[in-house]
Amino acid sequence: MKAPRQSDVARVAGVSQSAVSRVVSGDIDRIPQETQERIRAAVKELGYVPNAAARNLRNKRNRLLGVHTFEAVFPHAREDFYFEFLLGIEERAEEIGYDLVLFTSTGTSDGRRRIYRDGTNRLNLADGTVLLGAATDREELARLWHDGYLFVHIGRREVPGAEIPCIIPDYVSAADRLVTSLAERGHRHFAYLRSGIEQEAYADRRAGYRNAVERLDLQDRSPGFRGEPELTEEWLDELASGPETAVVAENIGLAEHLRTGLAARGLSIPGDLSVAVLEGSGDEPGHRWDCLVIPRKEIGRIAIDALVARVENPDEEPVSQLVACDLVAGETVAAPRVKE
Amino acid sequence: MKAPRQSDVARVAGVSQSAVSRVVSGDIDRIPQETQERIRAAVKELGYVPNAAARNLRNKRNRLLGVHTFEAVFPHAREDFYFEFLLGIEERAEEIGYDLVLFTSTGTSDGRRRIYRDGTNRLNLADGTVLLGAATDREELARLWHDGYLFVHIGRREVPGAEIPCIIPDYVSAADRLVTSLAERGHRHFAYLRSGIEQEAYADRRAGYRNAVERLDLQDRSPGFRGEPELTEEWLDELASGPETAVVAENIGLAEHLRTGLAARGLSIPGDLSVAVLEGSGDEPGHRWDCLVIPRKEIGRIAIDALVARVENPDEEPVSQLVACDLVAGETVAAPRVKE
DNA sequence: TTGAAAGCGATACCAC
DNA sequence: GTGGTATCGCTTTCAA
Repeated sequence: MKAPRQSDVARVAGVSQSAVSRVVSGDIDRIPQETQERIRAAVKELGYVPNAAARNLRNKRNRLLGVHTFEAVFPHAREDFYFEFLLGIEERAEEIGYDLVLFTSTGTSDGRRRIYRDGTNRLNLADGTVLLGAATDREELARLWHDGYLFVHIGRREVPGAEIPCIIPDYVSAADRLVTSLAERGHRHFAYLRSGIEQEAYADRRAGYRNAVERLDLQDRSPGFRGEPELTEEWLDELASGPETAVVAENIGLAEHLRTGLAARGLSIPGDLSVAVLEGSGDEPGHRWDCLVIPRKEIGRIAIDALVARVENPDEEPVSQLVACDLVAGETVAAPRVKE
Repeated sequence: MKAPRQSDVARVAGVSQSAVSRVVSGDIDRIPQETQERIRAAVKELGYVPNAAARNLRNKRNRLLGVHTFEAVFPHAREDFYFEFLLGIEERAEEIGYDLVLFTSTGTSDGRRRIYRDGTNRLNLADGTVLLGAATDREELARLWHDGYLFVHIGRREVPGAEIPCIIPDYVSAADRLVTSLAERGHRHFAYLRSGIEQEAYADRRAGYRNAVERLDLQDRSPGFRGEPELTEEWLDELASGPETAVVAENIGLAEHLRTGLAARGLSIPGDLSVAVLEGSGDEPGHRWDCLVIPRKEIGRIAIDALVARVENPDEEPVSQLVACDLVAGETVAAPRVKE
């Protein structure tokens, strides 16, 4: 009842093992029909299936792509952070006939997942790996890169001394376009709501915002624009009486917080103040914010393609790719109200 | 920049390859501290990581468990059919240090996934596999079993001539208990709403229901009880004027349909008729049905444990396991109304 | 204590 | 056309 090998098939078919190998792996150019049939019959009879490990050892390929998340996948999968990425990853992997390994073995007690554990990097089980996660460990990323391991990271990550190939939502352009469209509706005085997170994704949003503000010669005297993350009561008071007509928030939490604060001051969105958000999927529960939408599923697909391109052609340069984000209109932006 | 092997480490450390192997795989009983240090230093210096394929070829083990779903995972993951199972599977795999392979490579154009494709069974990449899916292909299951492949199936599946090891929600007992509790509240005249699905899971519900009805000497003259799946207008009329006080539905869709039909006749749940459902999670959106809850996450965990037990001890008998379902109270069952 | 050597199963080169 | 045979990287037995 144990798995038959090629040599068993060869014996049954009365041919050599190499002949079996050829037929099984499709290299049948110069093997007569008749022999092929005999071999296939023996394969079927014995229920032979190739041993993946041996193949992999020989070929250095496994048609196996890794997915390493720095946190557990499924608990978060429902929220849209991971989910849509995985959808795209799975979909594309299936289309091109690759399997997926979820690296779950390296969980630590604190819920984080590491790549390297006691010197062993399980990732090399796969031909290449897609990395994703909010809590990316930069040291591991650097080490992986220095080891010459094949991977792409979803989301931009800068690591000194390493060129991490990333699939990057184009927040810079999206933020710029969002501000531009606000300006086109007549807004001149802006405020920026900044989260406390210091990460490439936020740096990109800030860069795009700043670009647009400077290019269009707009006004922004907000603490967020100066680099202070607090959404203070004092600033809300300022905002209520100041010249600002539009606010750009880095995320929905911030925007909701703002809404509450404004409501307490008798102000409404977008009647008194227009608000747009640099995050979203376009179908949040609750209010329909004007926001950008990160094409997560598409990014997942692109990540797989980028990876496979390099798996199948190791000479290919590892490069990062920008993916455009759409802007979607919601119900939180209007023309500027003329303040008395 | 290509991956160093043990022989490279050995050369650098000035020892033999076997010594490296021993240290790396933890078999260090009789290797002096000093040698170990030297070897570890060399490992670190070269950035050596063991080659998983070679290890697997040698060990016949990979610390890799497969997950094969007969449909794509992520599109369905949000709905609770797959999701909670995967949560448990991932959680448990992480705890015990196994990785997970998602078999996605075998997708066919119709969206179904096959195990065998042109004679090749990719599953043997993993040490063992958890199979799940509504659209289980029984032929493949049988073949897998005959091939001696190590797997468990979530949900009961009968295949003639094969003893599929399954992790089975105990619908028989749950349905019995549900009817019993209804009877304890005074219901004597029941009706059963049957879906059109013929599958083990439904057979089990029906068996449990029938057991209770017979044991408690209850009345049921419904078409569903006799084996007819239709929920017709005629039967709704019958129900409205008949002696029945309790209805058991196989799934929530059926129950909702019933609610609509009853409402059209001026009847309400549970005022006029009590309704309990043989399906659910206890937190459906919408109405809170009295129902059973399938402990999906726990089943996922148990599946992994059952699989790993056999992976790590191949002499272990493949057996199926029943997992108890809880009943949860909702707002759709009350004491029987006395009909005039 | 250490190392040489025999495989694990499949592939591909190179003779026949 | 076909079949030896070296090889992939690692583990483990057996001898030294």
